[in-house]
Amino acid sequence: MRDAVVHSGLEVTIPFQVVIERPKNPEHGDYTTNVAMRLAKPTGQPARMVAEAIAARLRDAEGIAKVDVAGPGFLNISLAAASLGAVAHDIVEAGASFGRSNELAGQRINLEFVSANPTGPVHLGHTRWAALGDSLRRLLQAAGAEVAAEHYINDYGAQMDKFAASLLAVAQGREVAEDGYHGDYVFDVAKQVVELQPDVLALPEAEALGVFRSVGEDLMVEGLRTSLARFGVHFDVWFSERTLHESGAVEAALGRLREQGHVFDQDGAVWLRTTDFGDDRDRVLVRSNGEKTYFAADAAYYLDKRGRGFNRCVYMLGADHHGYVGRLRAIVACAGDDPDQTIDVLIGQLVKLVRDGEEVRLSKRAGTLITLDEFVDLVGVDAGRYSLARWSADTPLVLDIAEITRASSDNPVYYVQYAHARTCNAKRNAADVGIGLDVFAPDLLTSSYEAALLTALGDFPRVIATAAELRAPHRVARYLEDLAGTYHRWYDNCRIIPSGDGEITDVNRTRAWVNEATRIVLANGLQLLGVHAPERM
RNA sequence: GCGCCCGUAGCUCAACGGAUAGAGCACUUGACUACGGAUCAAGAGGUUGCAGGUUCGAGUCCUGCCGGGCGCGCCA
Repeated sequence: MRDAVVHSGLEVTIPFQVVIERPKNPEHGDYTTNVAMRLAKPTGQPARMVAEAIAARLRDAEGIAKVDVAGPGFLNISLAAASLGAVAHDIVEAGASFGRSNELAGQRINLEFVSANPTGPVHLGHTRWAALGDSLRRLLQAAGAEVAAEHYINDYGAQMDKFAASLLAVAQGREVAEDGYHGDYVFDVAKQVVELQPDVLALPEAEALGVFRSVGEDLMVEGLRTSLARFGVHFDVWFSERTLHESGAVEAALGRLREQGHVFDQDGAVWLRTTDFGDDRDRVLVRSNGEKTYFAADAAYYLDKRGRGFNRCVYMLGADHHGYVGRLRAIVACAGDDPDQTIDVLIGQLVKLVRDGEEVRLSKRAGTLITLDEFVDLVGVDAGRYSLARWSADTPLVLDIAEITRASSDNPVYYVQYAHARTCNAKRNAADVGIGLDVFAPDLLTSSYEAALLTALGDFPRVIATAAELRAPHRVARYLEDLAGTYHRWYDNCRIIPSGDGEITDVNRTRAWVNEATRIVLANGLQLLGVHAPERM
């Protein structure tokens, strides 16, 4: 393209932004570019004239079948069938690695998500992040980044004390305090603690509380891990807040921030002047009673991540924590980093669950909640992950229980999975009549249905790279739905196996490659979403 | 009051500043002598909340309104 511009006879300086993209409308060719319109002003010529000049050069390029100038000056480029079809061969050769790139090579990304408190089960709000976060982990890796998925455990401070007190109360057959934890799981955990440490109830209250806190936490974290693993979500690191306090990391972080000159004392407390960096008020690091805040631990946690060599930290937070963004950015700035360079804070809008037209309130404290386990019981892992991952995180989501529990063809996940099963079936049938991957003649792929399918298949690496860059896993799901539709239409119009007793030709053999390439892309795409790609349904 | 997010078809939602704003569901009508119809084809459905601005071009960017969600602790 650059070459075409240089040799087009136009006098223009070269540094400019050229956008080449796939047009939405297939009549606009395989690729389209706005370069002529961008150059109209610098060259002082009408966009269409610029376009014509560039088009004249492009038409001579190898593999290009047609170049049209359209509308206000779009250049629409169509590839020759053979060069379009070559992608099928490339995909089959690349197999499971097709779609991977080194777009994000060199980035060491810490991806923190879910981070459910060890005082209750994983609920639906976390579940959205579990599905999106795990997919994002896979996407970032596919785009060439080095990624650690991390789950932070808030196991220090008042909430954990309340949880231990609730366990103790239940174990002693007393009423749980008003502000304690009341879900059924509290009884289960208390019972398990007593089974593991039968003499716990004979201990003095303070010691008993300590046992309930530590054994209870272990059981809760194990529960979180189990629930998430069942959902196909795995973390590389489970990071304990308590260890930051015990190791002196929090103290060290306070010292570092004080050195940087952003710490001050007031009213007996220690503060961080986060307002210097856009926060709407300063924040307390150490309370006047000497206790360090959650915020102080988070500063230490950030420094710990940086110390472990991550050059990018991604936080996935619920909308109810968005007030935390300013603080987080201030921590980063106070530590001497540029927040725009080292952190990404993704805010996910909350999931609202509707049953019989009425909202189901999620309340962890009250114990009336839809948990991840219940969600999986209702809809299964595949439909659950897919239905949470196919929507952009910043859209408030309303899920109708009846709709997701109706695990039928209504759900797009089945549409995509069926397309995959169909490729497998077509492959088996083709093999049965002796059509294998022996002949590849891409110049025979002349149908508009094949062109559409091949174009879509060739888009896959770019879809992954874009989704990773924008931290938007839902783009993969939407792409797969489009691809499945394109495949179904191709399948209906371009037979792999000749009908009746028609002769098998190289067209049929080459279509087997196209079918196989589609199977690979669907499988690779579903893998990125953590959704199973069934061979039969 | 201040801050962040959202407002797109009847419903749930897409759309790196690009061409005629797209899918699914629901609705209407076709294709079952079928490489598994869990599919395909066609139809209907829109002032992208409102008003300005920037741009060759705005659902997208800027400003101001209106409506909804969430947040504004020495809690986590």
